[in-house]
Amino acid sequence: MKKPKENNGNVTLKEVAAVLGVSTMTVSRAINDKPNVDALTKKKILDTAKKMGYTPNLVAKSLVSSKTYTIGVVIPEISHSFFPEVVKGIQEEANKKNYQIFLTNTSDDFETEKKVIDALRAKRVDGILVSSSQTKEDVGYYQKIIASGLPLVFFDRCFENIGASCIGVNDFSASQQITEHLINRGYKRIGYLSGPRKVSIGKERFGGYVAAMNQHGLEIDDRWVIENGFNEAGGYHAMGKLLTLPEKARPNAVAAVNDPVAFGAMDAIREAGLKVPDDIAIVGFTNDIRAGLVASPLTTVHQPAYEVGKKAASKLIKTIEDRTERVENVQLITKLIIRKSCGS
Amino acid sequence: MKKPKENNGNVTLKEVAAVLGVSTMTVSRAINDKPNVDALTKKKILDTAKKMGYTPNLVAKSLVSSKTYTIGVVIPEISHSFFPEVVKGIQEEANKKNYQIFLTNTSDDFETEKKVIDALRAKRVDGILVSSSQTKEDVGYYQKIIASGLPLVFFDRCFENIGASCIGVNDFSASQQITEHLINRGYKRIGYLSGPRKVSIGKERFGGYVAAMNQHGLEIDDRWVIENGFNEAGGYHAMGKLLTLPEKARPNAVAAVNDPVAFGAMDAIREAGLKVPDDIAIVGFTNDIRAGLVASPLTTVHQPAYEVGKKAASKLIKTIEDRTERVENVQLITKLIIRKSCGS
DNA sequence: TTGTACGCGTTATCAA
DNA sequence: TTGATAACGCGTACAA
Repeated sequence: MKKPKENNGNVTLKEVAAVLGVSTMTVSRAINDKPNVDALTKKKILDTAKKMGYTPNLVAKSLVSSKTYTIGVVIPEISHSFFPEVVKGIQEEANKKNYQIFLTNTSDDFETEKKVIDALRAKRVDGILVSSSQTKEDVGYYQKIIASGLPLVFFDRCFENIGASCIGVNDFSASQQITEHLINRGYKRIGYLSGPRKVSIGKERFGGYVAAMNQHGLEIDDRWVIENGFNEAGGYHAMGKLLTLPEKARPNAVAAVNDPVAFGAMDAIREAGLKVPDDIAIVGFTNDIRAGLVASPLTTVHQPAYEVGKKAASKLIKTIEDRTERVENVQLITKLIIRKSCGS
Repeated sequence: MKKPKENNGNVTLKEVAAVLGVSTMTVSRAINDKPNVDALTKKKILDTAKKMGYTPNLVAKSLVSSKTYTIGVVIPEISHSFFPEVVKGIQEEANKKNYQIFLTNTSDDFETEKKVIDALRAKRVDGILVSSSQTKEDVGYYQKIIASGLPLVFFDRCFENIGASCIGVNDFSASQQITEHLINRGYKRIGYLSGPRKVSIGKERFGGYVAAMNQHGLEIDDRWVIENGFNEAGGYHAMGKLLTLPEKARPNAVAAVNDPVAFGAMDAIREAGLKVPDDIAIVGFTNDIRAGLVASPLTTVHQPAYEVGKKAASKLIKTIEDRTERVENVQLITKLIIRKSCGS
């Protein structure tokens, strides 16, 4: 009974209508469960629609309604275990509200980031969720997007005060807390392996470290703070640089901007023939899936990744469906996880 | 100069045309770089289009062309470290060819799987990439999809011989090889922690284990093969069941269908006060990011996840763009990774 | 080189 | 309760 159709084999309202000798509008009404359609004709329509394998064409619907029920998700590195959890949270929240997500990975490259966002806009996503790889200097790009009216919510790596909501964690105070933990354990010579400080988490976490050091009257030697990427390679190189210092000029503890950086640093320490925490203590930030498993289990800050994703998606969808939804910065609560790498 | 527009602030061809007093077709031609348009008018058009912030509406384009440059990706569990790598491979291949991906996570639930695929079809994706959670019994669902003409490529967890290509690894021979490794190390009482055997990887990997045992004339006690889920909980319960056997009726080595199952089993072993590999040796499959880090580093099979994703996306796009592309089963090559958990 | 008419699949609106 | 018409934004096919 199946005839070959031109349109990829997809049945249209018109075709269903033709079979029953009614108008497409009647079919449309029946299928969308509108009130004003006769019970019997409705039944007939639903039956034959099903029989013919009709599925509504959401592309056409979107063209009419200017609504795609689609959101774009832009993340820097899906291999970093924090992000799959976030994506899972976004996913579940979005699906519950009948949205689909376009996932794009930028490999921490801002040019790619701009390109994919332009592609998402062309596809007329209803809004975008962004964890940016970018430095503050190019905040103009996002200002333009926000000005254009496209709903945008940042998560994890945010630009604040430019008119978009931000869902993150208490980076500053958590970083302060974990640094204090090192101080309380007796360390005074504490270095910092920083990520790009133009990105919110880079800046905030570094700020927390500085605050803790200042508060306890501890000096920060300029050479103890090294800025590099957010990944293993970044941590490896940063620690390598630290290790070029003569032993007595070196810190005997370091805080890392995140766990991957801490793992990279641990590799560098091991390769230098040194031990964690005996020679150098180290703490991270994230609670990566590997944090408790490495040779010297990593003291770190647990981030509620799944909840960040859920909250970010929920906030974005609210913003999409009610443009008067207010802009806010949400800081979810982290938890200090003490393991062996800080000498506990 | 910006007037509020009705359509979410998106500029249309018509609006650009109106500003310059030309027809929409001329604007369309200029923007799509068609040959037949005067150089000067073209320049003017491009300038004002840019000034007005014109972006082509891909929704409208898709309606005309029946092509969305979008593919749906269906995975069972994004938290399992194998999948983010696969997604990364899919992502990069797809973006290179100008496709976007809809990512959906089914949490290993077949009802969810069907629901999201229906949603993807309604959005008129050009094709779908599926790693199924489903058992062979409901192969009919996929047969219908394939019959409908929607391009479909399976990866990792496949249904074979139903008309869709499948990108996986040499599950059978790799499982046989790792089981033989246990045998060569002197183990004779080897159990198997299986996943659902209706899924291709469940069946193939189990088959490899059986083949290795048979080949070496080793007996498989029925009670040594436990079927459960593909995750930590599944492995934990399966091993728990094995441990209820009296010690001398118990295997002293087990092969797990994948690494998460092996990790769960290790937890159960530890909780029973036993040691890996001294009391029970264990091997996995996947080379999860944690495999080398756990207390007793896991001997396992490395799967080229990124390449699986890349190849799957490439095959799907080829199938989309040339419907005569032939159906094929691709088996990428794995590598045995020997660590301590098998007593090496 | 440029413009007009029409259709993609759907729904809002108004008329019957 | 039902149907005809127009519109969403764009591109093909044809005419000017």
